[in-house]
Amino acid sequence: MSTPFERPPTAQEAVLGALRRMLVRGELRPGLPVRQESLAEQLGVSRVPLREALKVLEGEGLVTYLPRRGYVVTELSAGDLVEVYRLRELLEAEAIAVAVPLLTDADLVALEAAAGEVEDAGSDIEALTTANRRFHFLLFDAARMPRLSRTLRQLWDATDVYRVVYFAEPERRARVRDDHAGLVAALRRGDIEAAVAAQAAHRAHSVTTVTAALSRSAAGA
Amino acid sequence: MSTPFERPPTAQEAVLGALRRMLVRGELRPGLPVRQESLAEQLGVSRVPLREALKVLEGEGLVTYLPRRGYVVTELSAGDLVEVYRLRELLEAEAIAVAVPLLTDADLVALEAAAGEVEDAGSDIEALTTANRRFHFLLFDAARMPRLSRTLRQLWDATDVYRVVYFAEPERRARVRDDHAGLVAALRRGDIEAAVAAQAAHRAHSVTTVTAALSRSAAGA
DNA sequence: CGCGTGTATATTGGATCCAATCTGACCCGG
DNA sequence: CCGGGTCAGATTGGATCCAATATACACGCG
Repeated sequence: MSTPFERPPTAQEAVLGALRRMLVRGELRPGLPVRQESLAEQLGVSRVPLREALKVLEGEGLVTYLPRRGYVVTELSAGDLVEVYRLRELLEAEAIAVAVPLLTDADLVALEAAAGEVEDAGSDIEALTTANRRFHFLLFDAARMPRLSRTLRQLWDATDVYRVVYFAEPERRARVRDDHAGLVAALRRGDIEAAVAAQAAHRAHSVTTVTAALSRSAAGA
Repeated sequence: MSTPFERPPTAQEAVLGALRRMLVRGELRPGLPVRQESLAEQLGVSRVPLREALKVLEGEGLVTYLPRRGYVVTELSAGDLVEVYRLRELLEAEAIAVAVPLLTDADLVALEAAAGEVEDAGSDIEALTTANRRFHFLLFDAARMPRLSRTLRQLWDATDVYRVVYFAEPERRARVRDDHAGLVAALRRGDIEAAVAAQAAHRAHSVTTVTAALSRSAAGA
């Protein structure tokens, strides 16, 4: 109803989305080389659009390119994860600080609607992550700093793999909702400090749980 | 003598470098569409490696991609410039704060050598910008935060176009050398605050002069 | 028995070719 | 005179094909 047709018009974009999903689902496992021929066949396209999509992922650090040797799925260590979250901390604080004074009533309504979508998503992880993302970037984009939004998007993309782990637990989903409600309340009051703090707490919680999950799975290996 | 052969082994990388130079030199002017056929012919390659290089530039925001319509050279406004510098401010401060305690003697020697290269570059703008970049990233990389380095690299790439303007004036080149010397001194003392401040002053000076140059040229149009 | 070498195979990089779509001009009707 | 529609050229997107390089394995030599 909202967007009747939003299908990727080009194969490279479709492939890009497919690759992201495969990364999140672990179908493309870190450390393994990307075999272009078989992967392209599996996706029903030729290698050309696949390679263009891989170049985008390379820019985000999700895959590593070695000339004449191809692409390898990047292995993200716990350290990398911590690093990304630290960068997010710095940049999201900036985005929120700039955005809050600029927020219109329409923005706030949209944010509440987005928060509602997160609630409605229930336990559908796919819907949950996209709704969550929409909520946060509605806020970040309100800062009207396109380059900042772009950079944050790259950082979020780089850790999408882990975000799924996070949402798997029902208790965390509940917490996310509370956090969102608190954040919106702070935004309504125009309270920058509280908003930044809310986002920080939200993020900190996710980094600790995800890191824990990661080290647990690493211990198993 | 240092690197006997560092030529890009693949055409896409060569093209990427060529495109960056063309952007810096203004041969690819903002707002204009990128005609793949003629540009590829001009570079002596086919459109395939060209398109891969363009995807990289798209990730950095230097070109904008419109499906089925191709790539357009992004127009950077003064606002965009300010935004990039603000992001650099946040991220470079972090990089320096983390790097300073980790600096080894070897790092410091390398930094001084790099600073020397900047001096030796004289008025060769090309050599100057690359040496300047090497100097700063030697420091940033010392923080051992690869994702942060990557992000900073993207931000620097995005404004390379303007950096050239900056270095055109001899007085500014002199100032750069002084700034570098001051920065190295602070690093030697392990004085994080002073180092961050030095970098900030360095950057602030460049953003003001470049913005001025930009508005002057905009006034002419 | 270990190691370097040579060759066969797998895989990537790039060029060319074709299909799909966009742009712009021209024409026609209102 | 203006707006919509149609058709030709231009341009992009993607598939296929070929060349160049890397990898793996077998072989022969020390």
